[in-house]
Amino acid sequence: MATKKRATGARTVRMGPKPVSLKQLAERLGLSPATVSLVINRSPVADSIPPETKDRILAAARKYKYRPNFFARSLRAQRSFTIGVIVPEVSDGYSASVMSGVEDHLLQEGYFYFVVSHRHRADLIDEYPRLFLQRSVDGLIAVDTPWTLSLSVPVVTVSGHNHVKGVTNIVLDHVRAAEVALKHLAQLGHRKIAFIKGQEFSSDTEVRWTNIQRAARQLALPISSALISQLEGNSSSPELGYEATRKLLAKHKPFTALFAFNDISAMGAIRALREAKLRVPDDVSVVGFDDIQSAAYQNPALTTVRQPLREMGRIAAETLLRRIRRSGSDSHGGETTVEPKLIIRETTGPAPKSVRNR
Amino acid sequence: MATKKRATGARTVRMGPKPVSLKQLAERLGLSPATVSLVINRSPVADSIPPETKDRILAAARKYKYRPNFFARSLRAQRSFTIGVIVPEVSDGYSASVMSGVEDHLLQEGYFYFVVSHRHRADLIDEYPRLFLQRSVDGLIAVDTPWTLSLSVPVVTVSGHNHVKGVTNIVLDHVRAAEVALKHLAQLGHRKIAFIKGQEFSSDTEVRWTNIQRAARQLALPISSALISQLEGNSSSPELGYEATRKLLAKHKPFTALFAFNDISAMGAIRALREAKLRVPDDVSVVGFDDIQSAAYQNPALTTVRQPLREMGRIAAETLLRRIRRSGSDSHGGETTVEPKLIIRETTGPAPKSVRNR
DNA sequence: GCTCTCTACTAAATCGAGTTAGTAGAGCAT
DNA sequence: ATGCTCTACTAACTCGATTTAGTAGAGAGC
Repeated sequence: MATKKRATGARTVRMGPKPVSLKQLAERLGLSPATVSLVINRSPVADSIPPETKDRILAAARKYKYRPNFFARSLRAQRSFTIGVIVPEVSDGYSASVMSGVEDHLLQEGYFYFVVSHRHRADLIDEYPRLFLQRSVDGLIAVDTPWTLSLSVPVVTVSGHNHVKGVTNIVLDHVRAAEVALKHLAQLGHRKIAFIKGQEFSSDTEVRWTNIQRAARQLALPISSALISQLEGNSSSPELGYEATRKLLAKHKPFTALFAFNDISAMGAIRALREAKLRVPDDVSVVGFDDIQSAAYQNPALTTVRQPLREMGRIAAETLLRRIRRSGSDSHGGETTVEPKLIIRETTGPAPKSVRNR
Repeated sequence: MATKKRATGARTVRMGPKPVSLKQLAERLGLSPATVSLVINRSPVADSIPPETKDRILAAARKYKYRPNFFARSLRAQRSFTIGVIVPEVSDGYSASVMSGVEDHLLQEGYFYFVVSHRHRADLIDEYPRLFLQRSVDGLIAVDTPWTLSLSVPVVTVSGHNHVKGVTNIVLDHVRAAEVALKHLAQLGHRKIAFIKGQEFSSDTEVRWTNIQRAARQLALPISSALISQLEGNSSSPELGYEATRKLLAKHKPFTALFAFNDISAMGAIRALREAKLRVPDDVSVVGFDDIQSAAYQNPALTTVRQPLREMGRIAAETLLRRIRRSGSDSHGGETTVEPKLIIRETTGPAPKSVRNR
């Protein structure tokens, strides 16, 4: 079956290293660079140039594959058609999903983007925006990153919660998110619910927690301080959720449900529960957050609060470009909210009658 | 507990929109731009300039926070200190891990990078390299993307297997990868092994399969064509592995082990097996590939062949920068190989005595 | 014939930095 | 006084594209 062994040097297309400049093009045409530029850019000043000359120019441009030099153009126009994206870590699912949405819109509009990940190092969170500015980005998007800087270009955050001048935040409706998750657990009869909060530095941690408390109050669910744990450490591995859950279990205070900060930590949590001989969802129900791709393929499949991450990325990109375009009168702060959705799968079930929490 | 409510407008640092140009700096100093440029760039021509003048210039540069305009500099130097990275999809774990390694090295060396994802659309695979060239990238890295173009700048692929002039491939040692996985299964007594091949377009599919066949021959393991399935479709969701496994099961030809193309598809496969009332690993052992982060947190935890993806990204970046730096005498093709590692977890076990495959 | 108005262009400046070929002036020798 | 050599700079061009203020020449009007 291995007929077409190895495609050694398949369709090798040499892409010539000879870009034609505007001046050279003009020379070949016997015209000045000015004229050629005017025609190619469809400037209104070129109205008086007869169609046959225009055609001649356009034809030559095509023939010699003329491509304006990007730096020359950007230097002149003071626009780079490039934006900067700063994320905690490219390889975590959250950032990557948002980036995917950002990319969709950006490339379609002729923009490119730089990515950097700060890995929660404060010095990098400080330095990267400066580097972006040095690279003359037209704007920037900060994903899940604490943001306090007011820059000379528009900034849009995804899940940023500070109100800073010139910064637009794209956020989840956290009120609703907490509501749907807790209501679901309450309806299943859970009263002893444990929580894993996010790391201090995660920009959603505080709002999420505030709203969980609010929702719990409204649903008359008690929150026991002994049942609160927190993710610790810089990585985004399930390990953190595992550790947090072990700490929770070590307190020997029974609970029938666990609301994790995100899906990754929920995975770690489930492992810790299993090791403690607790069945999910028979003994403990688990709710995650985000709905990353593999959530549906956990065993059991994870019940979780879906954040439309890709859409949030797309909205961030749209918002940013809109602001870049009408820059001048800009200075927009403000916030756009998107809706979460509870995805019920297999990790939640009725609260057990007798709690067998060790 | 919610004392520090919301950090409204925390440390709002205005970053002024007033970059100083070389000319302005020179003016303030009462010198010509040429002199200032010479000194700042430590040109040998500036040797004759007395230390006190140099200090004066350097001090002023610091004082006014002089930052050379990136476009002007790139225009002149014909170097952008930017490279392009093309991946199938930013949000899949494979690409993201590689990018993470790429980023490590690149930023450290003062380079930035653009990312684009082609999502397996042939037109984009064709178009993006051109766009990168228009943006004057100094080189580019193609991740898991079929590559046939020989460009005017250095290209490095990760998991590319075509031999193209001017393109360096960073690849896994697939001989060894197939060997360790199959040897492991053979030692556990498995003889009826099913396989899920990758999609046609995935650049590893062919090599991986060729080497699996080779290793099977060496270990005297039979490969039944009825036990070969293939991923189909563009997404990188576990769904594809699920479908492939269902097709396998539909043939009613018993097997005791399954070697999936990657971890994502292994997750889908496990779900399909469970639905068919087959226990993993009691009835069927499953081996994945890649060792993405969540592999260790599956239930049961996934046995898999680890690819050092992040390291491959780092090597790709290092190789690319090395080639960019000594460009001229370049034209390097060639290949760098990295070693896989079998990570034995819970999805593999001894082959069952009696096969209860439906 | 003279002015005026178009048409169809172009010269030259600009964006900001880097570089090469010089030059003004000091100091020294002859 | 003339030439020569340094020192300490600078003028002016270049990288490519864009833009503004013009201009040469044709034709119209009086």
